[in-house]
Amino acid sequence: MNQDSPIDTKVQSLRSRIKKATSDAILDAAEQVAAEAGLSASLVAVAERAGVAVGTIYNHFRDRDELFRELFARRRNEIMSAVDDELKRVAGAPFQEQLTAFVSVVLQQFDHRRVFVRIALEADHCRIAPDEPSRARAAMQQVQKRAARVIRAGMREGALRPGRESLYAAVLAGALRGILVAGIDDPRPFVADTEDVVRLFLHGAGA
Amino acid sequence: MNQDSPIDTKVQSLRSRIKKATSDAILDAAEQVAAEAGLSASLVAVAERAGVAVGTIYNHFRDRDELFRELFARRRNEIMSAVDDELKRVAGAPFQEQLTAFVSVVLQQFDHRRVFVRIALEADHCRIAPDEPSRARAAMQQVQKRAARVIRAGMREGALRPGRESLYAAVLAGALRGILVAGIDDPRPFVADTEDVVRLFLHGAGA
Amino acid sequence: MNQDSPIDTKVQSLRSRIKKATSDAILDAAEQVAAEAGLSASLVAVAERAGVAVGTIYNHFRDRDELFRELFARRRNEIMSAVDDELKRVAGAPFQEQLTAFVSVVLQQFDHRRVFVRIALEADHCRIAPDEPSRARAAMQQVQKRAARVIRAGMREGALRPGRESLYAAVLAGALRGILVAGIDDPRPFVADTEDVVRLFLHGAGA
Amino acid sequence: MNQDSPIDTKVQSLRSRIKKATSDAILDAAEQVAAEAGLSASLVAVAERAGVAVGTIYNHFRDRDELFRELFARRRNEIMSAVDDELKRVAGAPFQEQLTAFVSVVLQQFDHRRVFVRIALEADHCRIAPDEPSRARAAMQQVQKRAARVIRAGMREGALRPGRESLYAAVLAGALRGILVAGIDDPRPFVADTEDVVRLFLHGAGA
DNA sequence: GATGAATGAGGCTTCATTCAT
DNA sequence: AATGAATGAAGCCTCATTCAT
Repeated sequence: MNQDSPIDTKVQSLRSRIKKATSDAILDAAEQVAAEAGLSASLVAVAERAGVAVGTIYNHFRDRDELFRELFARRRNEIMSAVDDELKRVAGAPFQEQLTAFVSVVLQQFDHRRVFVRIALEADHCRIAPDEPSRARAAMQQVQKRAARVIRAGMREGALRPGRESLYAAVLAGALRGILVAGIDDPRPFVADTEDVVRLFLHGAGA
Repeated sequence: MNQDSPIDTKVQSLRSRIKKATSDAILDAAEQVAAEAGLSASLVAVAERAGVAVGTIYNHFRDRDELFRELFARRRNEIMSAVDDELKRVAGAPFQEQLTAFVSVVLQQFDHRRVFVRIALEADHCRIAPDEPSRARAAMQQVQKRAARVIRAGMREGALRPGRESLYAAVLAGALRGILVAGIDDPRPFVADTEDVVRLFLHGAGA
Repeated sequence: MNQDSPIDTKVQSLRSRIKKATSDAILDAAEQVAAEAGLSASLVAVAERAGVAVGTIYNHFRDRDELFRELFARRRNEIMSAVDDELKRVAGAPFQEQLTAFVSVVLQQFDHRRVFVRIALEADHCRIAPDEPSRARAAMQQVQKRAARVIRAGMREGALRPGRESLYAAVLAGALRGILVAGIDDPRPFVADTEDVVRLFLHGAGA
Repeated sequence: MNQDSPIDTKVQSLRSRIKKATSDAILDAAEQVAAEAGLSASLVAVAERAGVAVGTIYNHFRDRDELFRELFARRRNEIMSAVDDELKRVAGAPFQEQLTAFVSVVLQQFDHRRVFVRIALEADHCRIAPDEPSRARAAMQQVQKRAARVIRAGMREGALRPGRESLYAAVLAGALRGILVAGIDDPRPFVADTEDVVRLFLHGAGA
């Protein structure tokens, strides 16, 4: 029939909007359930939380693995877009401003996505499918990439002592992760630690 | 029925030595399998690796949970004893020496126990039983406790700028963990990073 | 999502009718298998007899225990309803008529439910779970309760010699049970013994 | 060698006395454990209670089934010997005396062997091996046989109204069993009910 | 004969996935 | 496209039985 007629297009788009809504609901449910019960949360639990039947999940995702892969990809993108936008905003700025912006936006995202980061911590090292290389969906590792980029800039600018960039990045990302782990069950906002982290990273803890 | 006759004693001790060997073999197998397949590794896989029947595992551990709990307790003790011994050795020394000793011994242990730390990373956040608070067996969290102790000493000594001790500990432990994560698949020894980490922590990365 | 639309309702009820049919099939299978192999019959055997997969049982009953509990509850209710209806029918009648009605309806139910009573005999004293007080699901014990009620009426009416009501009930119920045990493998109907039992109970066996 | 020399004989008999002592200990343990945990009690539990190793059980009994079969045979014999002795003692006496003696000795045995009768109740209908006809070891059924014998005597003597002897026996044995079931958890001695049972059986409960 | 660790069959249960409606 | 019951593979655990010491 007239696949391009306005009506069909509208219907199509209505359908696809409904479809999108359902799969969003499933992803949200998966996020919540996994945050509570861990990554081994069952699909029945996800379906219940989403208010759909189990079979419906399979109309939107090939299998369990794809569902979680998609969940991670989506949230990771949301977080990383925010980080990348901020990094772009301060692209030309002096290093300390870039660093502060980076730390700040990452901690903000941690605050903003507490439910997800709880899972992300687990996913950093747990495998969903037992034979997969696990790291695939690691969200935290993306943070380290951005850290490396910022640090590279700092080195080029001469704002950082020369040294192995990868070590610096590991330490910075590790520190952020350490703060995340230490405070995940504490309602205090992570972003409040921004200045301390920046100061620690730049000047150390020494008197 | 003469349990104390020399023969029986010898038999007893032979048997118990064999028994110990078996349960060690099972623990080692569990460690290897979990390092490869994650904490959800099946007991069948563990038994196969250990070269015993599945039922044999139950002659040595009440259930799956006890097996892993025991594995963690044992390895954690080995690691933490080494750390504590080293901390005791440098107890009265100036802060920087204590800090260096701490970082060094931790990274040494990471090198020494690569198979285990791979699991420990996972155990920090994964739940074995879906309803348990997970953290229970976290080995990495013990490291942070020691870090906090060292830092407290440094603050008392005035070697560290005043600040939230827990934040400093989170950052230091996080940094160590970051190095661990970044290098777990790289044969380069962690301990080589000792000086860099200490310098970074004390004086920061700033030029 | 229109759960109340006619179609959905029809689908719902069709599904639920099928579901009921399946769970009835499982209960019937459990009854037969238990009658043959005892209460420790395996779920594999039950599933096979019911013509379903083992997993299907778990779509209908939380676990093995609930399946058997439900089986007992259902059959016991069927039997006890019949007994209670009959007792209600003869509520005001003279004692001998009540007694006869009671014995008769119990023996009729024994005839009617041969498969089940075979299990009930076992359940009187076997434990399904090793730590449970067993009696929980005893169907035969319900018979004794009714016997006690009838006997109490007979005493009030003066139709029975005074004596320990509980002893009388134990003897009457025991006699019924004795008949059941003696004849369970004999096709002769139990109900044919009604008059003999009543006479024996009322006037004894003495010449 | 000299298998018949006095020394060897004495050694033999010493050995066989020890062996007997061990298997008695095992049987006693099996009785106690089964009374507590049911007929599905595990051999490990039996061995523990008996203070021997599991393997030892297999030096005395072919397998689990033989152990329990032997336990039942032995206790049943003890009980039935007592009953038979008593019946022999009153062989020529008038029927009522025989009946009273029978009921009395059975109830006495119930009192005497509370641990065992608890199992016997279960064994009446439970199968140890799932494919066996169960009744094999029924102790209670032996009681019914004796009851039938007594009743036959009563009929020959004319002390009982003519009727189906098997029905009378079923009712008498059932009544005894009913008393057993009703009082198994009550410390009151069963034998105290002797007169009531005899009176009920002979003259009924009617006013 | 006694010992008790090892064995492995067999039971229960969970859950991702399929498919008829 | 949604539904949810059915499926069966796979996991955990128990326990009777064996066997080397």
